[in-house]
Amino acid sequence: MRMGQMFGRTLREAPADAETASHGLLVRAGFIQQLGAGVYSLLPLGKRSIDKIEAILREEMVKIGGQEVLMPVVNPADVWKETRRFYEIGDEMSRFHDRVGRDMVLAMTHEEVVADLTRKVIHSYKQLPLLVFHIQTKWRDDARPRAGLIRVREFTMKDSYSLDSSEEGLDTQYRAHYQAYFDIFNRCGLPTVAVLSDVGMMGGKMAHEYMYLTPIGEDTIIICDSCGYHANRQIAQFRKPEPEGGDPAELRKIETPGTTTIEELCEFLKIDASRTLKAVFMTATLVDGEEEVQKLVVAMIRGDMELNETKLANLVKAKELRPAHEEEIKAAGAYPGYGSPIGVEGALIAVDDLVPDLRNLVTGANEEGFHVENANYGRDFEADFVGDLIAAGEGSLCANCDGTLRATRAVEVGNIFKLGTRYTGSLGATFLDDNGKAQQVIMGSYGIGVGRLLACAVEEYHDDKGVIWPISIAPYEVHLVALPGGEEEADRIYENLSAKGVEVLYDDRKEQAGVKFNDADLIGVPIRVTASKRSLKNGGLEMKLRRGDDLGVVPVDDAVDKVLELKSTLEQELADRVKPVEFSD
RNA sequence: CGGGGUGUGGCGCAGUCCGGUAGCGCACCUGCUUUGGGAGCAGGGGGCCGCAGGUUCGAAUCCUGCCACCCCGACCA
Repeated sequence: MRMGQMFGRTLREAPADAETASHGLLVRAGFIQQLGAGVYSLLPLGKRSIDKIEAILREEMVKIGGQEVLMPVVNPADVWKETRRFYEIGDEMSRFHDRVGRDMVLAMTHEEVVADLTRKVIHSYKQLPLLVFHIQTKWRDDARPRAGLIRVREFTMKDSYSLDSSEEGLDTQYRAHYQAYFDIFNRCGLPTVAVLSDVGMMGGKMAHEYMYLTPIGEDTIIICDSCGYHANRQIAQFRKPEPEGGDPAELRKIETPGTTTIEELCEFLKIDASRTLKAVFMTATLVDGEEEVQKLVVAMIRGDMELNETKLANLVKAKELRPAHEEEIKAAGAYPGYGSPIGVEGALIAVDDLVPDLRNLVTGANEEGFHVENANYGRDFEADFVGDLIAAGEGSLCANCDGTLRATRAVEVGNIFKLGTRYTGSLGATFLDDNGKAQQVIMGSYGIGVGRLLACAVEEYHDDKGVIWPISIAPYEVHLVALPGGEEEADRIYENLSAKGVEVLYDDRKEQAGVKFNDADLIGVPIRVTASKRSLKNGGLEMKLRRGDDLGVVPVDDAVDKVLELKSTLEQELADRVKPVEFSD
């Protein structure tokens, strides 16, 4: 590609709203342009890199038996109603009516369509197992898109769906994905860790998320450096401190004006937060048969700990959880800022499993300006649910060893999920087993966000001048710079390299050397070749890797071979990163 | 949805408080010079100042409403 003809341009300055490296650089280098909030166009450079990633995704999916399909983005709502997600999902799913008024949705994912295809196509155990995948646009009307391609509303996703007749089959396909995902990310040069993640309410059995560790990430993952344990914070296990015990003392009401937070309370009473009991008021949506009911949940945790909403939702079997409104709290007889289960009626009480072993805690009196001291579980309050409610955090004790846990930020670039029969059951996707008996097809679903992967790669590979692409996903392999006196030779090497199948971005513009070099650094193509009067005088063409290695001058006659050699070296480096990974759950 | 911020040429910004009909840098076009890390000189093109109302002789500037985009939050009780 001759740069003089290329659609797109580089910018000296990033748009003012680009706050992350990947966002700013992808815009500056001419890979993407924003159309609206969380909606981007890909320019030719961006499209080429995305195509490279998609090619890798296809190869790795086919390698584990995947067959590519393409499912529609616009779906009649019927299938979504059959699985009830039409009603369960909120504003994140966009809906509209077609001309005759039918409910339609923009697909956020494709479990429904896959299950529909399955019920139409699969009838016998002899047809299973199968793996289908597609690379398709998704629309999710995210409340808050941010950071360029890291979090967008319209995006391309590779999603694959395994179809099996047995749990063992699902397990096999799940593990195949577990490895394939590492292979995919490694081929793209992106370091990731797989962490166990929440399976949610939908009957899933196991899920892993593939995390790229970066401070700009929105997820928090918990890592133990001594035993290697890692998990999404939402489900991370940890060991709670040993309670001190002691004998229960008499419950007493104490005046504590202006202490609506644990911090203020501890300051006022000169005690440690671990001596307090914190009430967190949430409103849960519970499913009772066909009915949905809203109920106040009072979660009780030790004052120095943090509630993990996912654990609470799972414990009380809530479909949704949100912070309770003040009126809801008061209606149950509690008082915000001075809350506890004492005297509360009509609410579910959920108590962290550490609390029953704690003695003589300070907690709310449910009256403005008053707390109580010496509160004890069993005597002063009881619970509908007792279970782990605490979020692991920096400094928590590892559940598996003597280590201390570390919290770190990450971006989820992929996930794998054992769905089971959640969707095939709702849609009646069954097959006849070898006894002629109808069984529900067992599904798994597996996703990778293509644009997010690209953005994460830029986060990982850049410097203050621009991107430094891994060759596997670089828009071009060679950036050829022609400077005065080198034009003819540059034309020749451009033809020769192209003839060998090398992808060359040829800067044939009438620009100053500095402009060309800076653009080359910004765009980040891995191999740079320069032809100029000076290089020719020195015996040939200059070669340099974007990441820094200066390879000096290569004789003109050797240039093509040298480029091919460099290319294969760079490719091999990435290929060497692909190796078997032990399955970890 | 809550809070904050920003909308002025392709990009980055000034001008807004204190109303007088739009400016700077980069980019773009033409010419000459220059030619290895974002050149110099000269000339030039491009903006109904987010949109709609209102106030005023006169609005980028004041008032009202709306829209868009960005950031934070939507667990910290």
